[in-house]
Parts: sequence; C-alpha cells; structure tokens
Amino acid sequence: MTSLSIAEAAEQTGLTAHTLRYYERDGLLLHSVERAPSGHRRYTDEDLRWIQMVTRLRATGMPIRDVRRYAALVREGDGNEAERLALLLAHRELVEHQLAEVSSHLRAIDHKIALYENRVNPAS
Amino acid sequence: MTSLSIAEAAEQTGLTAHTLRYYERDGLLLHSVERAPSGHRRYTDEDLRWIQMVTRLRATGMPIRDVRRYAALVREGDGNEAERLALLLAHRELVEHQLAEVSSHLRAIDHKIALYENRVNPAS
DNA sequence: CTCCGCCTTGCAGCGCGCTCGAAGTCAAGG
DNA sequence: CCTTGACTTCGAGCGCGCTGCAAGGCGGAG
Repeated sequence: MTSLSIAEAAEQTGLTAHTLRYYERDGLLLHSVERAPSGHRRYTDEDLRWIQMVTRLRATGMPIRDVRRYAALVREGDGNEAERLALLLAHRELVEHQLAEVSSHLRAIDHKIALYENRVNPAS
Repeated sequence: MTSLSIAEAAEQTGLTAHTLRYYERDGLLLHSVERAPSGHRRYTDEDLRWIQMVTRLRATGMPIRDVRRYAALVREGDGNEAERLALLLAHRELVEHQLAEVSSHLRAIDHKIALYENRVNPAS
C-alpha cells in the first residue's frame, strides 16, 4: 500500500494541493485523509480511487454540492444504493442531454467554418 | 422585416432581457441595437441571427472575451476571414476534445451505474 | 388624470469553484 | 546552527457570467 504526500496526490489526480484540501474540507471525500506523525496528509490508493470518481463527476459537470451528497450516501454505507443509483442516473441523463446539445451547436459552427474555408481558400 | 422588443427578443433567443443588454454593453453584438423613438431597443432579424451564433459559441463553452474578439473581427469587415477561421477552428478543437473527455468519463460512470443496478435489482 | 407595465440606465451583488496569502511547524541538508 | 522547502490552517480574494435593484421615462387603458 503506497501512501502519497499531497504534492504526489496532486500530480496523480491532476488537481492542485489547494483543491485537494478544499475537497476534503468541503465534504467531497469519504473521510478525513490520514496524517503522518508530522501532521502531513498521506493519501492511500483508496483515497486516490475515490478522488478519481469525484474528478469524473466534476469533469462531467456535476456541481460540488451534488458530489457532496453522493459522497455522503457512500459514507453512510450499505442500504442506500437505490438513492445513489438515482443520483447517478439523473446525472447521466443531464450529461447526455448536454452532449447532444453541444454536438448540435458544434455542427452548426462547423457549417460556418466550412463557409470561411471556402472564402479563405476557394481552390481547396 | 419584423422588429422585436427586448422581451420578445429574449423569448426568441432563450436569453433574458438582462443578458441581452449585458451582451450589447460588453461588445458581443455587432452594433448597438436600434432604438424606437421611445428609446426602447428594436431587434431586427439580423440581430437575432447574430445572437443565435453568439448563443452557439457560448453554449459550446467559448468564453465571453473570445466571443467579443470574434464579434470585433466580424465588425471590422472583409479582410480578416483567415483570423476568424482560425478562431473558430481553435474553438472546434477544444470542443471536440472536451466532448471526447466527457464521453469517456461518462462511460466510466455508466460502468459504476451498472454495478449499482446489479446491487439494487440483481434479478434484472 | 391616474395607473400599469414595459422599458431605460447604472451599479452593486451573487453563486460557483477554486486560488492565494499569511503565518507557522517540522525535517533534512550543508 | 541555519536555511530551505514542503507541509499545515484559516480566511480572504478572484474571475466568470450573469442577476437584481433603484430610480425614472413613456404610452395606452380606464
């Protein structure tokens, strides 16, 4: 079981040390991260896996407060799986909707790009 | 040529009247919107088409300041098409990258969802 | 004339998600 | 012993994109 300093955890996760502390303070992690005798945080593999999940939720646009709710459910332990599932399903719906919308706008922008390509280099 | 009040333009574009004024102040439109004798804004079809383009750029995540730059180029008139094209192409790159990233995170989340579906309703 | 409602401007405020700074602790290296 | 640098906490600040508010104008209905 490796255990990482906050700087190493930051590098691993792509977050900053600041953000890692902020997530912990804000209840996005499952527990307080353990400490070395010096008081420095020590991130376990399990911590990193959870942070990765948080990162995925954030990267797909889930607000901090919803990630916090999800973390709270997981922290509570067995018995609320249906609720967790509902939360994730609702999020998926939203993300798929957004993906579709962005794609559609992108196609319209592509059309505009094609017009400019013709004007800039009509020969091509 | 229809011409709309700000409330009607807001409804048409899906923006608020506040946001329409804000965009105009902030240089996202091509010109100041014309005024009725009363001083009220009157939006033309052309205005609405441009605002739709702005909306597409915004909806795909382009920052206000880049939309402003693009508007400035278009306002300048003929001769900078290559620059406009470059701006749009750079934006498209970014959006496609983000779409890919979000899709990939979404697939990982779907995997998690599948696990919960099994736990919540193992029979299915 | 009065009222209502939609519009005007200017400016302040807000929610989100970090991000930064100050001040202090501790361990290792020269 | 002294310095360096990675860490700690706490609280303030920031960039973005609106959003809301106050104070006032104007036009039509009753």
